[in-house]
Amino acid sequence: MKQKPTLKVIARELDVSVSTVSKALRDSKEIGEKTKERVKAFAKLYNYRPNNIALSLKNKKTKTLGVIIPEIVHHFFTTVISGIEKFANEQGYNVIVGLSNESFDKEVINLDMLANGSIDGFILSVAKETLSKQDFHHIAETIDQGIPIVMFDRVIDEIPCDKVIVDDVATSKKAVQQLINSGCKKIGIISTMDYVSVGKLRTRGYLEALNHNDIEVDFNAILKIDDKFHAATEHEALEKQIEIYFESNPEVDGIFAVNEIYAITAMKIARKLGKSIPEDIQFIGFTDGVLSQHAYPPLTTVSQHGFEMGEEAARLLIERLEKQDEETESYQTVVVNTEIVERETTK
Amino acid sequence: MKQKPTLKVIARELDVSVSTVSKALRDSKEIGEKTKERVKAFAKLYNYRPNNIALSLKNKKTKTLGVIIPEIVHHFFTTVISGIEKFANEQGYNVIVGLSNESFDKEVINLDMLANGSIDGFILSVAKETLSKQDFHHIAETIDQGIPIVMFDRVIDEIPCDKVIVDDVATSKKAVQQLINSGCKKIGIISTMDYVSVGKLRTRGYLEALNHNDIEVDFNAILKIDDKFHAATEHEALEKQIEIYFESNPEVDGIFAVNEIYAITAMKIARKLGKSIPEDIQFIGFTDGVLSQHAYPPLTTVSQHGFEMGEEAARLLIERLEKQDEETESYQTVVVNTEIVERETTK
DNA sequence: AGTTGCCACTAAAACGTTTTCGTGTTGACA
DNA sequence: TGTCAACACGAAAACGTTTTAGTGGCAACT
Repeated sequence: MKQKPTLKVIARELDVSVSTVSKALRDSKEIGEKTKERVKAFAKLYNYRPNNIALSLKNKKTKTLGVIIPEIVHHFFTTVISGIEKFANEQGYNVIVGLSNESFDKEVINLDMLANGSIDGFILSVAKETLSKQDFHHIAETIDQGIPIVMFDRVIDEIPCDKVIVDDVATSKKAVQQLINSGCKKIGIISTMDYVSVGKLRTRGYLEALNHNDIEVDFNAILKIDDKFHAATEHEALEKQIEIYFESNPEVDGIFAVNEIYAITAMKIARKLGKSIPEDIQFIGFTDGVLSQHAYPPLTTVSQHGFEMGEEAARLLIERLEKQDEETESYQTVVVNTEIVERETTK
Repeated sequence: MKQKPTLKVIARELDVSVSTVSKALRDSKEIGEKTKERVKAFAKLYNYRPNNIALSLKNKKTKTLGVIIPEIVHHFFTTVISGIEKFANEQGYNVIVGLSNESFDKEVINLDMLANGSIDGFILSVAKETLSKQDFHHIAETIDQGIPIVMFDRVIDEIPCDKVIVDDVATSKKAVQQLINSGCKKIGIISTMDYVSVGKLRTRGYLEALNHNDIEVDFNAILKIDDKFHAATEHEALEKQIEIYFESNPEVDGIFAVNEIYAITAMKIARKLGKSIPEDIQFIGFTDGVLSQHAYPPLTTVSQHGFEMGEEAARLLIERLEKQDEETESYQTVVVNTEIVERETTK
């Protein structure tokens, strides 16, 4: 087992001082040519790499980003992570991920564990429980300690920081409009509870589209799923809620769902109820992912461009980190554009 | 902006020495009761937390695990990460993820970036390109430097280290047997190229099942997809290959696919060709994920229990880390059991 | 009174870097 | 010959901890 050499052992071996070695490796002009050669040759031979931890301690920056998301088994979030990773790596940063599992406590713990010097800044999508409790002290405190945070997707208006979002209301409006244009007479929405910011905004877009077309709003056609912070484990409950919904709304011929799972589950129930897609009922989902692509029939969705969102978030964070001392420019919120990818659940 | 206090500022403020503060906080019996009280109160008031980086430097361990996977937008891998995260967090470890994107170079870079003190050990699933090049020097060198590695799923036999796998051949054999039991007369397999260890092993299981039932092997019914290291971007190519396959194998009435995507894509093509599932043709996939659950019809698959694999991998790694000095017990490879979850693509 | 032992605390080293400030040797120049 | 700059290098501090090895004072014991 070859131990990693340190400056100290190189210095001892070459009979020079530690500082000489350090300077030689950084090609300082203080050091003579032959010594530089000697040191570099030795370093290469023994595959010397500076110890990152020591550097972090010295520089007071770790060159790593903390990403905290509600869950990782979720196509949208992984796409975002990919974008973050790519950008971060290009800039020489690492990414450390924390999972909140939609839980307030785990979010607090994660923030806390990493805020002790392990990372330079956070990229965060807020847990549902946090959203519903409206308790944001941990986030505010982190920022107050000088650790920058960038929020994406699920965002908190009251907290001043950089944000990366999608224009949820405009996009939803556009999606519903498309349903209308395709001939739907009675359009329903399957959304989340209002404390989830995006659910609320997408519902607003839905309402705006109806109003804009002078269609009367039927509040029975608005289904707000209460999934107790964790969709994965409660799938039967979800199906049940949707089934009841369809039974009490037999005349809907268009569904706008705020995420893939809701859309696909609704399609399944609709099929079970004997409706054919898209002839009897059309569907548009939000958040384009593998599920939509491979659904039967392939689902028309609005793509949020998660990869791009990740890149943007990483860019915002790293830019802020690198010019920390310069003028503290005010916070930005970048809106990444969306796109409806038409597949076979719309006419 | 409140800066995090250090031992030094607490010491100065309270007019004691740094060591006293450190000991007081760790409740050392060397320190008098009233001093302890004073220090603790002050620390709590200013929300003191020891700086992780300094600790890492001192202890020569970072309490973080490096996880390197081929891609993150993939249900199986994210499930594994969840398992790793859970176990690691319970033991006070953090997880830093690196993406190889199935590329050899990125795998090397990732290993390199993190091996410089940033992490205590690796959990790794090998990139396809690495597998096909058969160049494992980076992995061997990392281990040689004293950094333990645990491999999972895609594993390299030649490298001695802890491993977490699934009994690919036995499981595949079982899956194919099930197809046989359900009345399939001509069973095909859609696999990967042989350099992907799991593809090879699963194909072997398929062959064993046929032999065991005295069914003659038709090598034309074995399709090996060559997806040039990146399935996501080449979906049409995949469809094309499968379509050609079906046309030259019209009589197959059962398909065993080594992953979800292959299975679902094959189902789509089969449907397009007018076959009905499972009446005309049955399907079993490998790697149970959201896609299988929500496919139409819901796909029968073998579940690899990714979460459990992640937990096991983390356990192996952390155990090795914590008893580093004790007897260097030999490497383990744990085989997590699999399970066929029957849905609607089999009779 | 002198020794011993304990108590409560401090000094300093160590982890691996980078960087500031010296410092001794050389050569050139007046 | 004496002065100065340039050169090539070293010592030490600093980042924030923990830990080992003291240290001074006091009480108890002989």
